[in-house]
Amino acid sequence: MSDQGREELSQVMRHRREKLAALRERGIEPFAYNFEPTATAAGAITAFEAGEADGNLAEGGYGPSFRLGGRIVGWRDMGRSVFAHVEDVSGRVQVYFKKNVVGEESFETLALLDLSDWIGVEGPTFRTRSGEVTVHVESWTLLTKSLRPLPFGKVETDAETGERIVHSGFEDQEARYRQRYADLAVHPEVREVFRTRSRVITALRRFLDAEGFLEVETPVLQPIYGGASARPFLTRHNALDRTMYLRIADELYLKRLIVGGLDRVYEISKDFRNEGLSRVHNPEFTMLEWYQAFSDYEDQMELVERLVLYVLDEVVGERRVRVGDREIPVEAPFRRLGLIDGLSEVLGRDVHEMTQEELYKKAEELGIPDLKGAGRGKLIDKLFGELVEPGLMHPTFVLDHPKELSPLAKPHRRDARLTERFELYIGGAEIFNAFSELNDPIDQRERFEAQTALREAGDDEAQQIDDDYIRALEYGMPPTGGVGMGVDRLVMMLTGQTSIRDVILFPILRTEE
RNA sequence: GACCCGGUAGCUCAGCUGGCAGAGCAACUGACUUUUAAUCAGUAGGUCGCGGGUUCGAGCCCCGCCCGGGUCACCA
Repeated sequence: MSDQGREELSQVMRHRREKLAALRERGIEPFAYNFEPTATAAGAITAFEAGEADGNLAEGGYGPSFRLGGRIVGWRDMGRSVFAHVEDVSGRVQVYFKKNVVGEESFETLALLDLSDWIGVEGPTFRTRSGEVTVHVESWTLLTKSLRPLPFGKVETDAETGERIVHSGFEDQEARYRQRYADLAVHPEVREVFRTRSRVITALRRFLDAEGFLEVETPVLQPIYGGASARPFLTRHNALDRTMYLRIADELYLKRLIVGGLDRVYEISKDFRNEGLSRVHNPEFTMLEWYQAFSDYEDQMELVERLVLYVLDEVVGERRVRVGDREIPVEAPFRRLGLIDGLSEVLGRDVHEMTQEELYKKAEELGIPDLKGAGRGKLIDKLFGELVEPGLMHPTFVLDHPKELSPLAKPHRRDARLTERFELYIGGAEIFNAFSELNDPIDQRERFEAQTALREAGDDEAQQIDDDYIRALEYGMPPTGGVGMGVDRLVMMLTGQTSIRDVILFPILRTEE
């Protein structure tokens, strides 16, 4: 956005600069230093209504006086009076300026105000003829002059239903993401999504803290990345003259802490995966991981159930989530479905008894792309993703994944081909992933070596050998259950958003120009 | 990365078979002391995403590029 020279400014912005100059000529500072409100917009309305209900209004129907600060979001000039709406963090309230109340000079100066300016007003509350609680302004002060108009739509409240009707507005998705400040400023419902996001994170912390977990911080810049199968972002440390990676997961560091005797730890972290963007993928995303000594994945399923219900109770107030226009009830215990069992049922054959060639053929028949080089585990995973996953709307634990897909998970105690692992799907999306953590250092080294073989075969998402992590396991990690959770995806579910970009304040976009 | 759709005034959009660049809201001037999508009268506002090409003439047709959205792929 170029901003050099008045010639390039739009007409609208030129007018605002002219008003800015006119304000200064009148000795008014257009960018005030501070302001002390005595109430919020919603608080003033509530206080008036309480006084009204108690029969406590002064003569003329006036309630208590307040000083309010907010942004001008509506303006109706009636000649010798003006009605405006001022919006603060709590909502909007109507304010009423009358020439013979605020005084002639002050009233004339109102002409230099615009939509999106920040002002402070002071005066008693009253109810207008048409019934709206309003601040009868006795004095006002400019807090900040806005030089660029916000893209307000016209907003009408349906008198009967109370529904908010938007007549036109700020709809351009690109502009809304790039200028999230403007998106937030004109869309109260967007502000609400991010308030909910904050409440979700607070609830997650409160739950885990109460369970005796310790919140920790582990490195974002890592010399070896691990804990997940994904391509990393690379960066460079100049003084050490070496490549560093932005973390793709916290897993291996958190389990080192379990070795060290911090027996319940969690971290809420930004992780980075160098992958494509989609409705459910942002390269920079928020993950919650926790690890609990002496527990296995069965224990973790129980903990996850309690956590999900806790967050729903605390944040949403009802045990259901919205996906698109579907309402999905969430009640414990969640369904448990063996990955192999689920797939065998759909295929009408025991998957264990199918050869790799048969699995490959089946996948090909279904038109599943990009199969070349896929091993048995990957084929099973793809088939499951195609045939079973889309139907998992109600909360479902998918259990016991093939060993080669889970290099950090413990072998299943009853079936060596599988691991003790679960993924929790809600609304067709994977939100949790957990295992009984592999703590046999010899097995772990072999699994890493198998990953190295995959890497050499061209799989650039295969995991790296982390010798220091093996060393930690050699000291002894107690039996441990661990869980990873996609915070953004959980927030999507709880706010009914269909794109991850709508729950991330500043999602990744290509750079402008 | 592939395909589909889109980019026109500050915002939301229209623009026919290629023939003077349009509307609503916002802005500006004026009227109006209980309005609330205020109303009424008038005015101004454009790099039609960018660069080439075809044509007497391009917002519109052709080629290339940029940006976004969607779908797919990749991706626990």
